[in-house]
Amino acid sequence: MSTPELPTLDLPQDIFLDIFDAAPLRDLAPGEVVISAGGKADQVFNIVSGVLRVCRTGTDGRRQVLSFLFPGNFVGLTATETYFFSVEAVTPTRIACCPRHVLDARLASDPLAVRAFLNMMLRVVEDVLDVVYSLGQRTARERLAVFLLYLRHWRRLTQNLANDRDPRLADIDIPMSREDIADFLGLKKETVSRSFKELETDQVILRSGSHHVRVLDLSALRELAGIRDFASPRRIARSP
Amino acid sequence: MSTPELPTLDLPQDIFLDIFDAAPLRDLAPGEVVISAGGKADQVFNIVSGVLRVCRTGTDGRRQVLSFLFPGNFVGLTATETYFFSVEAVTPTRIACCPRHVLDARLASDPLAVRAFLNMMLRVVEDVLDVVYSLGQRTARERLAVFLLYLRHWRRLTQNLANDRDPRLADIDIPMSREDIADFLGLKKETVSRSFKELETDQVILRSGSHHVRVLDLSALRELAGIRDFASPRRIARSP
DNA sequence: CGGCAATTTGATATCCATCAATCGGTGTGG
DNA sequence: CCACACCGATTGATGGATATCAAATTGCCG
Repeated sequence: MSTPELPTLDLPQDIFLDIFDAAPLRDLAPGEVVISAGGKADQVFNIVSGVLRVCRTGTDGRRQVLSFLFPGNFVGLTATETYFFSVEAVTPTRIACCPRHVLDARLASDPLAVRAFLNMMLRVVEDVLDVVYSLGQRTARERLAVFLLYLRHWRRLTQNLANDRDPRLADIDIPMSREDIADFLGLKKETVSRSFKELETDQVILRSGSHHVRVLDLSALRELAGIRDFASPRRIARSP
Repeated sequence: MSTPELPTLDLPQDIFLDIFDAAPLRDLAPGEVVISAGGKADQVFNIVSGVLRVCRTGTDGRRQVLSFLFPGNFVGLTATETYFFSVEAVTPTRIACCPRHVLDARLASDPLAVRAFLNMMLRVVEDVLDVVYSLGQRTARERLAVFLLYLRHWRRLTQNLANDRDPRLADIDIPMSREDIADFLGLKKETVSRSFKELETDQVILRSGSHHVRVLDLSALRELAGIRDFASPRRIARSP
């Protein structure tokens, strides 16, 4: 289930995900809602293929994309009985669905599974704290640079490319719209467009269609982002 | 230990915190470092009194305060063997110190403790996602409004004031500097100052010294923040 | 090929950052 | 006890990055 054999990237496999082994699948069209804010939290999911977005929307219409979710990701974390966020499909997506009590039972009976679950949660916290740093401190171009490395990281994971220098990693697919990216990065879509253009002008990337870029200068991208590698625990480059 | 009897605010007590019952105490002076980014994660802490800040700092000097920590809060969450953030005292602070393996042992032997720990983690995730929404979508004044409600919330918890209308809650102490607030809200200290002034001009608050405000119009503050209550799971007001 | 939505581009406005004093409290030494 | 110095906070003047408003363009899908 989920991602097969990640050589040195993700050491303790998320064993609790085996609850999805025999789970029914569901196919989602782009824009389709999986979880609705305020809804009852009685199911959890695992992404088989495709991309989801997690959103929080204020009544004045402002929307923050809290996270994008990729194949292998667990969906449905919540402490309470109701969700406080929405989850929607970005691309056509296939998910495995599992009643929440099955997860609860699994966690209640298997200490190792709990351990793995806890570990996953800690990784989630660290990822979100990265986002906090981006939104609080980085400029528009820096945020976009981080975002591109983030997509590259997920492409590497989902396609199981062991080598960071694999030439296929120069090409990055961008499944989501400019607006989705903007709402994730705390910007407006026009600003995202302009930032893309700036990166292209600076010969850091090459655009070919609005959903694909080629990275021309990876080290420049990393320099801009201030990040070495998304897989490493210390993500801020050039540490004191 | 930690916070005594919170009537209806915090239902499942964090029972795993009993590992701190007999733990040695340590007193910190303002600015003193508890955890240093990159250091070995071999201890965990619980705050007895005082306030801490959790920071991530880039080498170019940009600093993001990821969170402030208050009495009863657990300190030291990390999936990896080294910390990727720093923790420093804001005010004189007393903490209980516990070797990490004690926590590990407790979690390994007590499913209920694990449950409580997991629950705490989920609350942390929700809190951080609130911060993400603030940084990504809210204006300076809105962020400050949210921040003041956040301080009010913690004052209510730590002083164990059951009633949200308790008159004592009109007075809010602000233990941290303008720069700390700025780095938490993704602003500059001058902007924080100006935002305070604007709230005062609009008769929402009354300043008396730079570390104390009186809330004159709580509903206006909530309106600005778009938040009803920090204790509730659904925090965005006037939901769809 | 045509039409519509997404994206890009352009012109302008706004909010926040930056730079620069000034103010105000606190502690110290004369 | 008061003068001074220091540091954080406030206030002021200006600049810059991003938002907003408004086309023009691209590209996707029928």
